[in-house]
Amino acid sequence: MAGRPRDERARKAILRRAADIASKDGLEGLSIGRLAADLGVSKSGLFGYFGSKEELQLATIRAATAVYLGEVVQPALAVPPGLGRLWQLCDSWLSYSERRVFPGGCFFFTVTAEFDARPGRVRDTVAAAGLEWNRLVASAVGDARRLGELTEDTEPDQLAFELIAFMETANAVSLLHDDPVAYQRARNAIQRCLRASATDTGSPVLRRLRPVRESGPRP
Amino acid sequence: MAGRPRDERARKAILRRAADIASKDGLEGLSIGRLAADLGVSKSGLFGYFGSKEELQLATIRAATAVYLGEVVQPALAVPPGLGRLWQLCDSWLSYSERRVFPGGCFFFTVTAEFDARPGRVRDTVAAAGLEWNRLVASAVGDARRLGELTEDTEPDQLAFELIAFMETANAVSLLHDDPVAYQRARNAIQRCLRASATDTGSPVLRRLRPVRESGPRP
DNA sequence: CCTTTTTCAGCACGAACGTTCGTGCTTGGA
DNA sequence: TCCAAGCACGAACGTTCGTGCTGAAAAAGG
Repeated sequence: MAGRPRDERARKAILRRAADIASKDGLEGLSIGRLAADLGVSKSGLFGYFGSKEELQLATIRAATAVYLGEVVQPALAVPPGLGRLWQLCDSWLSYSERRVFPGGCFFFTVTAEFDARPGRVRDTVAAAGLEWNRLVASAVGDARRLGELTEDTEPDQLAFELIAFMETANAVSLLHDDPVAYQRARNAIQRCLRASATDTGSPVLRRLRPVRESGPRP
Repeated sequence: MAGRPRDERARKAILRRAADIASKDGLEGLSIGRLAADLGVSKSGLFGYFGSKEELQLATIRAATAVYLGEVVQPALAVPPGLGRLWQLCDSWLSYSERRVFPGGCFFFTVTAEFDARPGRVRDTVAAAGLEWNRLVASAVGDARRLGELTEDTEPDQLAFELIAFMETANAVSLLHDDPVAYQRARNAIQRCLRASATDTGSPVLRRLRPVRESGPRP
């Protein structure tokens, strides 16, 4: 037997570009022809990597997940459990969105909104990823409570819901209105939210708050 | 001149159906051919109502705005200004999303996420609608503060950001996971948020809170 | 009644879509 | 050195997209 193995680096490059496009135009707006033209390869050649559009979409989600893990989750896991890690998780997420790691903002925000009412494997995959992210935040809350940094009556799922709400809305508002102030609003809200549940409001993590009083005009 | 004027009722029916479809599949997923087949009319006949796809999209946004005003804004304006109206605004929104007035959840959530990174008239229209909604919530906060029901240091734009974040995330989570508990989480969060800024925490509006302690399993 | 005006269905167009096919070219193993 | 496995390519498939054109039915004005 012989023949050359399919270039794994090219595949990664394709998927990275695919995730960039999908973060702006969605996974349906991502077309094989335009992606191929964008990368200077033939449509059928690119198609051969995946075998179907749905498989390309699923592979793109996996690639975006890897980026997400590196940009958001790893920096947080580098911090010891507790309020510090919880804050780092939120801050990494906001930074990941703000730095436009994907040009269309958070890849998963775009794709989730696109598929949340369309049954299929893509939706299932996106939903599973969202659930895992939710669990990660909730477990970070649970850790902080177990360590005595959050009050006993703090409900992890409820607090996770609220924190995630601030992050995703910052992403959405900043994209729609080109308004970077949205991220500061989210940081304010998160700090306030954590302080309200903290046992020690003088915790160093909760000191960085610098509430912005209508500093910037709308562009 | 003669001939019958273009049927305005038919036009409304077209746009109502268009908004339903767009709330699930987006304004790009809304195709003229499928919409026409769905309504039992010809593609070109339907096309004549609008003249271009972009015009259909814009008209659909206007039609959805009218629905939104009737379902969310009017019920709130029927309540006198203050904390009561502010709460009603949030509750009407959550009800509008929860009842699936549009089958894909909030029309504007879907369309905003779809177009927030695509320049054009559609994006501009959606952004303007979002800004107006934001202003409405912020001005309701401002009213409540002026009436002495919220503390002096309450920042309307900041509080509006947080309230909207809870609502939109409830919409997103409930759609993605078929999880009605998300709406209760949002109501909890909103109540807590308002109470934290209220001057009288015994206000009747803030009494309806029944925090749900992990009542329902994930479906 | 007839005429005028407008609506709407049918058809066709070019472009783009995802997908398939056949053909060289590259390459690893015999 | 030669073979054969298999990838990349261009071309074409059938379908659907948005958009024009045309002709017939229908309503309004005389």
